[in-house]
Amino acid sequence: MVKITDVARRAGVSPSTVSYALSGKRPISDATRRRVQAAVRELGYRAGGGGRGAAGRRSQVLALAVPMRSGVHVPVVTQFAVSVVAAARAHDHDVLLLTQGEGEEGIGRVADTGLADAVIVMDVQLQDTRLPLLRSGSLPSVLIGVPAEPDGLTCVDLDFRAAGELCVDHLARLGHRVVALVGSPPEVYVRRTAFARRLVEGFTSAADRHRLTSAVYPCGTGRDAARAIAERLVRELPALTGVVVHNEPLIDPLIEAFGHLGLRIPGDLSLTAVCPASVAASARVPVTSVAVPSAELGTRAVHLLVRKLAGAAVPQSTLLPPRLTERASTAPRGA
Amino acid sequence: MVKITDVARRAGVSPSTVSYALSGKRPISDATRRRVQAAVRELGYRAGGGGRGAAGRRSQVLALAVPMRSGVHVPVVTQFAVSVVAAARAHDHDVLLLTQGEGEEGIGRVADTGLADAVIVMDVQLQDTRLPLLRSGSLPSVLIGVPAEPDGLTCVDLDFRAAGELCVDHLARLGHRVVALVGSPPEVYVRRTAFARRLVEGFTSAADRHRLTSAVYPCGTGRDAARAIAERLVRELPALTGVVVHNEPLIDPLIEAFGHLGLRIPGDLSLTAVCPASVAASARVPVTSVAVPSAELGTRAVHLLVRKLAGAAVPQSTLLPPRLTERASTAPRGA
DNA sequence: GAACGCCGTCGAAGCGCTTCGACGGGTGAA
DNA sequence: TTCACCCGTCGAAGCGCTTCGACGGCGTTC
Repeated sequence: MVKITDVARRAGVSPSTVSYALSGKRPISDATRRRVQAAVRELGYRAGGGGRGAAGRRSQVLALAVPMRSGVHVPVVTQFAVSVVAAARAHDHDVLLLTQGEGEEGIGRVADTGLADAVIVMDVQLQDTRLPLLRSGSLPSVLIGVPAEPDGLTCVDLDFRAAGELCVDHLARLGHRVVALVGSPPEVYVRRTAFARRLVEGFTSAADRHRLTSAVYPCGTGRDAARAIAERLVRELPALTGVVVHNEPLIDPLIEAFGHLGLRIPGDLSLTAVCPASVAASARVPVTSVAVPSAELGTRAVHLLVRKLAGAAVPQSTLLPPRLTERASTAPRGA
Repeated sequence: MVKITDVARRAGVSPSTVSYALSGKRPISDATRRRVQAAVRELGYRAGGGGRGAAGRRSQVLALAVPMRSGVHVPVVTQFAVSVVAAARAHDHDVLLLTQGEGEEGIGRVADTGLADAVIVMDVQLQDTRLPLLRSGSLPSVLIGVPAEPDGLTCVDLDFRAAGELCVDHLARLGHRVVALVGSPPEVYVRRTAFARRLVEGFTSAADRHRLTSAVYPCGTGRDAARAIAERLVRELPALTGVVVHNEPLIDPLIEAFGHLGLRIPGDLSLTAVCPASVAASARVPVTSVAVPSAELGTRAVHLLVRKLAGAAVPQSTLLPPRLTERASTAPRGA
């Protein structure tokens, strides 16, 4: 490992001069700066590691807490993580990966040891056990997802409530009068995962506003679950013509299951989903959808965190407005 | 952040005594140790962070380099990453996430700055640009995947060659005489990704050994690609009765495509896959498969790395033997 | 032409931790 | 009873880096 004293010797200056030349925190003559930079290049020096941390400086590391709970869609989470890493790198930070029970213990550890400068927290529940820790302020944080009480926190998310409303608005505008929400697996609601609950709220309130008949069905994943829920929908809501799906891996099997029941999409049934655009576009019937912009959320989260670290004030909640993209799965009722 | 001097004051001893009491590197009286431990508990002290690194000690961080190239199956990679984090935590380490172009730059950065003590490298190509860096020994490493020249490296992987053979052996034993391999997307082979190439080798050599007619078809993902490849197989290999699939997201669409062509599985066609057990089991026809044990690979990789860090000698290559699980997709020819 | 001030650089201190050498007191051996 | 030794503890030094205060030399200014 090349150290700052090596560079200093090579450039014929003192270590402190090297430090200043690189950080720009004090004026350094052009000539000297150039010599320092040359030495850095020749030796392949990179600051950081040990001394930096010891000197009370930042570690330039962001922690990313991803619980990886059951029922969450892996590709969405992964995409998010990847975009966080990319954004962090663009701000000269690295990313430390925290998972599982780590969710809580990990945040504490990071806060206590100063391993990371800040943390991004994913998969937030309405009442999240990690909130007290985060609110204590010992570690700057940004949450993906908005808990019930966001005071004193920084949150960013898709506006899932508006997303739910948007889907229903779209269906209502097409003349559908009976709509159902096929949601995430039951455990997700039991955990009170924020985004899932908010989507239900939006769905329900928009349906009420439009005076539609509506119902909500949490649902597991897989072909069997899809078949079961499809049959149940047909049985319990014979007049059903509009469906909103909030369950990525279920979209395709569900379309298939409706097909087996003789229901054509969008002829008999209009389908709307809240999911990543790629999933919606590659379904067996391309699905009209509200995109979940995981990549953008990741980027935003990092930006917010970096600004917080710089001491800037940031908004408490950033809710991205949902955007609906029409595809082949929706049509006017009776068309 | 509570520091070691806080603990020392609280316990009425010197900082060095605290350090020794916690590390056990020198004998400390029972009474003192107990007082130190009490102080640690009361104050919530955790060593690490700044000073540790500065004092030339290890950072207790492992880097994980996941290129996230196109054509790799995201859930497999993610599962792997999760198991690495869990295993690392069990050894009191944290995990730093490196992605993308980071693959190369990131490893260099980690090596130069001492950000992490070691690195686990995924998605290894036969000729990987990262190898020289790793062989230089500046940073202990373990590769997931075995490059063409594994000398001087530590590698762990499923024995994909044997996996390919095992699938063919199984089909041959069932009496199939014409077999095809539906592989990963073309770009994976172009990149010379080690595991994909090895599987092809195994497939081909076993087919030759059994004197079977065989062919290899790289294939993209999605329903359209599945349909196209199915039609092509039927056209080019009319006598085909055995198929090996090495392409997770294609398995289900492929089964469906064969169905559309009037080919029943396993009646007309026997299907074998190399994929995670969960994928094989939840396909629309449960598929006889050789499991890709991502979780175990992650755990193994961490174990190896930890032993390397401890100065122990570790084997150059660890190849996990493939295990084939019979499910509903294979049957004797003409049964 | 002398005093002032500023620019560019350096030395030293200090961050939190580990580790080496030393030291004091108790114990066992002679 | 004395000496030697060892056990348990401490102080100091040092890891690589940043930062503060200081200092020397130059250009200004009256």
